[in-house]
Amino acid sequence: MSDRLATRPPTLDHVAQVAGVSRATVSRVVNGAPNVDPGLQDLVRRAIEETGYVPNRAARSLVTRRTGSVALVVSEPERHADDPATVFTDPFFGRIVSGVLGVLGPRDVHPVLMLVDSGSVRAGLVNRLRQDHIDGVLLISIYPDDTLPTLLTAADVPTVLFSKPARPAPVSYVDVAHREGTKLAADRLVDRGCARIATIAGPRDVPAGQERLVGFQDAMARHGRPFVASVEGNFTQQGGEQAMERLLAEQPDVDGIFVANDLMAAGAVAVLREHGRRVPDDVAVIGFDDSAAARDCRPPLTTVRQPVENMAAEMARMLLDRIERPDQPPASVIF
Amino acid sequence: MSDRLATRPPTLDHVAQVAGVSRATVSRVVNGAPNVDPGLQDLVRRAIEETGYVPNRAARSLVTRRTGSVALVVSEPERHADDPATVFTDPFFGRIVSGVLGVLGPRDVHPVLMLVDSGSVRAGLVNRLRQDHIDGVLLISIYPDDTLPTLLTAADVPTVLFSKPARPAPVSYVDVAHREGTKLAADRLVDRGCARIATIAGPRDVPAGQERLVGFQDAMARHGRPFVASVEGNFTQQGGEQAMERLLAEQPDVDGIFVANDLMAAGAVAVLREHGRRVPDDVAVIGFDDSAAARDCRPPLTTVRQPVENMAAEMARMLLDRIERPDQPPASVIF
DNA sequence: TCGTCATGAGAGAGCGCTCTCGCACGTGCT
DNA sequence: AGCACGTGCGAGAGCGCTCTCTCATGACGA
Repeated sequence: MSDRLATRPPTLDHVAQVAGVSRATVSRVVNGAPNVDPGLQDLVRRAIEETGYVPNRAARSLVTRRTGSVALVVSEPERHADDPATVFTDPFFGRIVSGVLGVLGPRDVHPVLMLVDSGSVRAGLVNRLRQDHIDGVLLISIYPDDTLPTLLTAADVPTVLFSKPARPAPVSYVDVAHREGTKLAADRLVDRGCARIATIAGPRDVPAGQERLVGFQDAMARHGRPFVASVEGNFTQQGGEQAMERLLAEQPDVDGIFVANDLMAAGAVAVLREHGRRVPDDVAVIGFDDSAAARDCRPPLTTVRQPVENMAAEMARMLLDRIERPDQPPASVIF
Repeated sequence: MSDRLATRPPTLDHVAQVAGVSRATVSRVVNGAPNVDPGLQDLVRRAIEETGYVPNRAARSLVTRRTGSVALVVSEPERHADDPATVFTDPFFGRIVSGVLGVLGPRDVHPVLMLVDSGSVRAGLVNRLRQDHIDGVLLISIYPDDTLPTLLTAADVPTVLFSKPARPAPVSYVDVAHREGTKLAADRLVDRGCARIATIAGPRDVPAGQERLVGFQDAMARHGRPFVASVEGNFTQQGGEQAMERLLAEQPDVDGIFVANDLMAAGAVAVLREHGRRVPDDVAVIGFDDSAAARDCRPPLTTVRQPVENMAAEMARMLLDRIERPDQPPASVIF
């Protein structure tokens, strides 16, 4: 093996010459086409091994118009340039990555990481994806009113969302069974003997917020408590603090709270403490997400666990499937 | 704009025809080559706008042998198939991603995410990178005895490591100034008035472990305490627990401990509590990393902060630079 | 025996781009 | 006037692959 500088890697041609067949035949073997003489197959395979041949992806996707790779797009609301993206710090993100890679890695497809955090990037994304011949998109959108799902489906890019899109769109997604989770929370609060239960909900225009609110209310109703005080937060810690202040003003004797996500729950707990309430002794607080925020608290917050890794894995599987068969109608899997 | 199914995106040819010039000229304009008549440049640019042309990356990299994209490789020790990758859950990872994307995103290069968690993947990686025409690698290796740095440099793949490689290799890396950090920790413990100070070190074969131990010892020596008891851990929480047990057996009256990373510190704190020691009242514990583990504790662990985002950003910049000028000798930046 | 058809393999045309080469033109020198 | 030279552009050859089209071969029924 002379390894002079810039030795070109072996090509289909080399393999063909070594095997004494045509390029087409080698290609057939590589791609597992039927109707190839087993003897020749063997010959070719040996030649491939001998030359150390690896197909050139650029050349392949030039003609097939597919790269065999997908994008993991994280869509954030507009940010100022100075503060860094906060999404990635959330273990949530890591768990998604973990789940996705668990499925993709063994299949030898590696996701391209993209952060969409400004309007211009958002607008250019579709073009970029076409240009890069990205086969599909795993979209993690924490942008309530995101246009990306619509854009992507309009551009006919196979897409799977993490969590249901705010505006209904003909797109696949995975999500948790919010109602199941909220039911668990309601049961827990009631079991604990809480008498005056309230909830800090998420934004009503975000499906997750809406569904967790309604789900919780329903579950409480089934416990014979049709009316549950609720205040609306914006899924941020600060929002949780403000919501908690309002809630305390409205209902000072509250002793059990379901908060629609952990970040708000952390804020709520802080405010409760400021007001001299002990958590969980005086007021029981249950969050939702099982994110880092829950563990930051002392003592750790009770929270509804989401099987994020499994969801992410399923998301990846769904995308692969959609790429395989683009004509299938969008599907959704609920955990 | 007729948008019949599978309308081909515009090519260089189209643009050339619209502009009434040759493909070569359009290519020159796109790539900003000198020696192009300003008038023609204008014409071409207008044609590009009109057609909505976007260069096809596959075609381009087929001839240039570069993709303009880099890989973010996470190298883990061998794992069993059943337990998922734990790296991604660590906020450390998220912070790195955040820093990297901060630099790469604006330059329109998006990293490809790869997890290397088995020998076979490790062995195949170099080939994969060549096949994919990946221009460079950002390597996050938490595998003490990793062969990847050597492999990559041997294959002449531009690489930048996060943290110094265990085996010396001619490769660029970013790292923290362990000695500065450990000095901070030593100062703090002494300032607190701790009299019997010890340290739980990392593995000696990992540079970070070794340097933090030596650095801490040096700093203590400068405080007039040349001998500091130390036990060795393996950078895991469990390892921290075991190390703490040993330390308590050796030196029951310890009242100040520097632990080489936060995970071990968390374990140490737990063991201290089991033994009835109050932290930080009876025993002061200082960790290293500023990872989630530090915040999990109650009260939060004192920890030496690492500017991970900045390090990651610098790492990305270094890689871009190395890709630009491959002949430069490897450099390292210490924070 | 001849024609028909399935089967396996090769020839060759691109995919969209870059880049070298050479041509035409204008400028400055002898 | 003649020659050298630089400058701007187009022609055309690939990059490594896939895929269609064609051809050779052998099996089979009429």
